Amino acid sequence: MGKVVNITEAASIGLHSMVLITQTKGQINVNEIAERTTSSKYHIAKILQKLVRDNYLTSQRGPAGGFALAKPPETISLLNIYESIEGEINLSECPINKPTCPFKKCIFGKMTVKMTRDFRDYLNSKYLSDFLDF
Amino acid sequence: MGKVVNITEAASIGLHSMVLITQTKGQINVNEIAERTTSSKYHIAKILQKLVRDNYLTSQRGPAGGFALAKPPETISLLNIYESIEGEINLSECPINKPTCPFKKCIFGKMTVKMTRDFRDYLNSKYLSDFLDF
DNA sequence: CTAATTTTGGTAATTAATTACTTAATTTAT
DNA sequence: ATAAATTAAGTAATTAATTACCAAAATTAG
Repeated sequence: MGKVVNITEAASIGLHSMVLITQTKGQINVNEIAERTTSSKYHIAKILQKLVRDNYLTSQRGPAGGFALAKPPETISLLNIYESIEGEINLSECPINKPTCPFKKCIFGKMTVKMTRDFRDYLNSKYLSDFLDF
Repeated sequence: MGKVVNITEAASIGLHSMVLITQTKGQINVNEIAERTTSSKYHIAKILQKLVRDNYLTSQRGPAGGFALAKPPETISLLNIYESIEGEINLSECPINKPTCPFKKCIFGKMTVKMTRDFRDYLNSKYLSDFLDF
């Protein structure tokens, strides 16, 4: 089945987990996130580590430990989360990036650039505070 | 680097090769396509086989053999080519497709569906005849 | 008819993403 | 203090996509 929009499992886990954490009073741990998102707890743990390093999350070990937002949900955009996991979204022209292209113009016209910009704009317009009751 | 729009190497090879074939008088072979697109000739051969099976290309073996369009370029859309390689583009809601989602609504709103539809519409609006001089 | 060229189709190797496992470090509760 | 729960970090296993290779079939040219 042709799948055009590529949101990796990693990015999906990051975004969904962050919304769950936002909605949770106190700490929530990897096992509960894994259960609620039907994802690998190992993978979740790896990704949340990144978000901790980038200071979007705090983590606490030990019983009743887990993760919580490191700052107010009004200050963390979906784009912050996405780019923390995937790196900066590339808004450049070519969706393929070969050393050479046989054509003068891109066969995709401006479409792929537009799609990427639309996606980036959407992520940039949404903050975790928009998902408090969701 | 965050890459949102996922055009596989296979789809890219199919589309670029078909445009090259369109611009070529007579037959063009895998080696020349490989050279001009800087792609693996093995991969190209595999993908063109599919397009032959789906009747968008004719192939001829032997010296001076190669590939040519099986029908007029006005009758083959980029969408035809794309879907021949990747399967039908899925316009359904969820970009992730997990057995369950913890949320009532999609955190991506309508954005991923819109992007997919935009892409599909673009491919559907372009025919190989639009790329005769390109 | 023979040699060279080219696609076909099957299979193997490589690479990147995901998932799994294991040990260590930290924290809490008893 | 000790045991239990939990994250951290490193590494291994699995899977899917891509790339590579090879033998067979077909075609052309001489």
